[in-house]
Amino acid sequence: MFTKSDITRQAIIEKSAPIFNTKGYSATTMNDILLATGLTKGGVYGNFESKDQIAIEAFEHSIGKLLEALRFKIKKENTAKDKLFAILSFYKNYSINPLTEGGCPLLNTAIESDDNLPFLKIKAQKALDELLGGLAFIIQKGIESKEFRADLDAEKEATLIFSIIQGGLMMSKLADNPKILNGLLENLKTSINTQYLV
Amino acid sequence: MFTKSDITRQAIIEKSAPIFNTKGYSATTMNDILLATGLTKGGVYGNFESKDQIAIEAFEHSIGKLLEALRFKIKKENTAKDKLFAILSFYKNYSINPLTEGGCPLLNTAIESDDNLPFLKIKAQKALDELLGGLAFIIQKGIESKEFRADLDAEKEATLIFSIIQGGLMMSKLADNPKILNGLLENLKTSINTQYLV
DNA sequence: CATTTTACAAACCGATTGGTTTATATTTGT
DNA sequence: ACAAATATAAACCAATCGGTTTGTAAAATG
Repeated sequence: MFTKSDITRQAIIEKSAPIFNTKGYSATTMNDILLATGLTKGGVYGNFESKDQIAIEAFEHSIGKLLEALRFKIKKENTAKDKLFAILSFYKNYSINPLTEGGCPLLNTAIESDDNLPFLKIKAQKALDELLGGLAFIIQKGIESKEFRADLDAEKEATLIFSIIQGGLMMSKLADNPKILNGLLENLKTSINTQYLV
Repeated sequence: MFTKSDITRQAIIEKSAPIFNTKGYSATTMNDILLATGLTKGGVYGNFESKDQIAIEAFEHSIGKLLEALRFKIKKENTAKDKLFAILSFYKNYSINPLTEGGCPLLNTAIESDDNLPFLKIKAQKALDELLGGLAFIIQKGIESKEFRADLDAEKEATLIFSIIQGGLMMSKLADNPKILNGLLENLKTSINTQYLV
């Protein structure tokens, strides 16, 4: 069963996650979280020891949602190519229609944490490892099943695909133009069709 | 001639630029700037009306340095291919050896400003336009001079190259591994050699 | 060399920061 | 239904936030 505190904790995480993802860690104040949850400080600090801890769990919540949604789409496909295409379609229009308000939590947290927030950086590092690893796994399986060319370097290709998605996301969001990212995703589809398939 | 205030202004910009680029706008406090410049509040607010204004000019300073360094490297080369290679070599090891402490000011500012800091976002948008435009210009010239294939889409290729660089930068910095970015830059060289040249 | 302008240090401001304490409800297990 | 444990509201805290004011020292100008 869920205790009352379990429910309150979860509500705090779910309400604060989009705030952290939109405003960033530094610009998000405890008052923002109080307003969003309708709680007072006692209610929040009774369930979390610090703002840092809320930020950590909010990030893990946002990344967890993203990974779950990706896995759901991937699982429905059977070929390596279709799985990759499912990932690309997941990111279509992501700059204007992200899973969590504020854009990609990995990108946002990576940039904000890399020099100053080690407790968040290690969480973002783990998320990057999982995403790149998952991508490389699909490509490797495609190679092993003879669907993809044998001379492909799965890890290199995973890194390339993900850099294009993340760089494209940044540019589309900055320029307020989803076509930048969408165009890159179309490029990637073409590349997979022409360079990955045997 | 430079008045004393010109010199003080410039010193404030140059000392605060790496702080903003490392900690971000929100996490950088006026006290950080006072410590870095050795001034007191009177000295800073006598030359700038607000923290926002310092942040704007610090960003423009960092981006200006980046654009100038890029143009210097590009100008020395004669062919479109060599100019592109010069850009790629500029970014080699950028994750551990950036021009301004804290990494790429465009990437950092884009991510922090896109949802909340419109006065910085418009500056970052302009910087992105200039960088993408410069890249597309080189490619277009390469097409017109018959150095590059006629069916290349200069703007699309510029977007692709820049997304890989920026996405790679984010990943290299996050993973504390310059090889991620450097490997992507090598990929790009190969792609240019095999797919751009006639 | 005197005067006007510029530059900056120091003290100060109200508001807000993340976090604590206390006291009272509300659940929970018996 | 009662006692123990849990949960949260409200008041409070020192420290820090960005920004202002005031007074004086240093430059620039005649």
